[in-house]
Amino acid sequence: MSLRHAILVLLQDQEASGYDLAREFANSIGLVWNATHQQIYLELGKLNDQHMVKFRHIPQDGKPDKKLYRITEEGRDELIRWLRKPAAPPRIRDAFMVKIAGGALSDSSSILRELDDQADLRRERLHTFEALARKLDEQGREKDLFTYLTLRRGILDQQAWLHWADEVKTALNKREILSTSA
Amino acid sequence: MSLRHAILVLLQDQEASGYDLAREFANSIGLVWNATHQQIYLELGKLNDQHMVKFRHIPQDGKPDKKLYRITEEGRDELIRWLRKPAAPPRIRDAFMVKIAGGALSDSSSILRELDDQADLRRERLHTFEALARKLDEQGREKDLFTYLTLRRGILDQQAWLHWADEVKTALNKREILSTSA
DNA sequence: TATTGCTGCGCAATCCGTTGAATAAGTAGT
DNA sequence: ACTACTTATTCAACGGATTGCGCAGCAATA
Repeated sequence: MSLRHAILVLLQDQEASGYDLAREFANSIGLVWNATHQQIYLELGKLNDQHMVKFRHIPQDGKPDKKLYRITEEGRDELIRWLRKPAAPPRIRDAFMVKIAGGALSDSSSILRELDDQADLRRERLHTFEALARKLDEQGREKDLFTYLTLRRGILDQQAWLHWADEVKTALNKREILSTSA
Repeated sequence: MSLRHAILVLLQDQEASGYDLAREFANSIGLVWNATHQQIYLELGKLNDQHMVKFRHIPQDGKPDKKLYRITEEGRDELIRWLRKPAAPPRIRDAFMVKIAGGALSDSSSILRELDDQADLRRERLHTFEALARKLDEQGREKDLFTYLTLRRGILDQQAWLHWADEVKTALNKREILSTSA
């Protein structure tokens, strides 16, 4: 139940529209919490009803009108209250890992194929995270420290995943050789 | 959407009751996919309606009666079909990380306190996973390979997390020194 | 010119998941 | 004797999340 808090965190720094937030959820914060635009618009509506955020209507020409949201005092209080109490441990739901656990049913080749696809994705992510981290590091702005630490988490995560993938590959190749030579 | 498949994976090896499955979700598979007993019972009901599993009623004395579920042909087909198509990337929802991202609002000490709590949890998990992995390695049964690989994933994950936690600690300590000396 | 893609907001139906509780009987500990 | 835990299943209520759809206009590309 902390999509609301993720939104409040983002609104802390700048005023933003639902669309802006959706983009950030697809990138920066998406590393840690993801959400679709429908959820975000819905949650913004609720937050507004509860006076945690307020908005001003911006007519635009060429583009559709937009609503720029900003956090209120009440919103900031709520956020601080939330930050103080311990977070619930994240629940894990990794479909690919379920496949691995049930891997005895699949043939090695199809597992390896999907493993490679996933590895490509992870490698890509790793590079974008590293590039962003390097940029932040060069700028050396103190207030970016937490963004940097979040990125480091993502980087270490991808690296660990890729390392694991190598282990899987060597293990399955060994198995393959044993079974074909038998 | 793949709680059903996680259940089918478990039912592959042995006939089990909802209660048995719930225990396994709390341990082995819980590493990868977690679910409460309510969800499991509900899903077993649906799977039964769709003829993916069937059960026999076991009256017991001393204990409540139970239903022992087993996978059907249709269930196995469904599982294989699912294994063949690529898994959706896991959605990430880590409340603690949202806190880190919004960390500029908190004071370092409260972050460090929660970090330590989380680290304890991770270290504990790491040890149980390592112990299980060692056991499997000693037995060296070929059919346990995938359970072993799943455990390895968990181990590398915890290690990466703990490594990250160290980075956070040193970064926040540096910051603390700078701000108090200023 | 037709199609795709981006900016921007929203609704409705449905499904998934969590919380909380009820029932029922045995066993183990204080 | 009382409490707490384990085995075993199920229901009800609510809220969160996903999927699919719709509107609207501009810009750029094929």
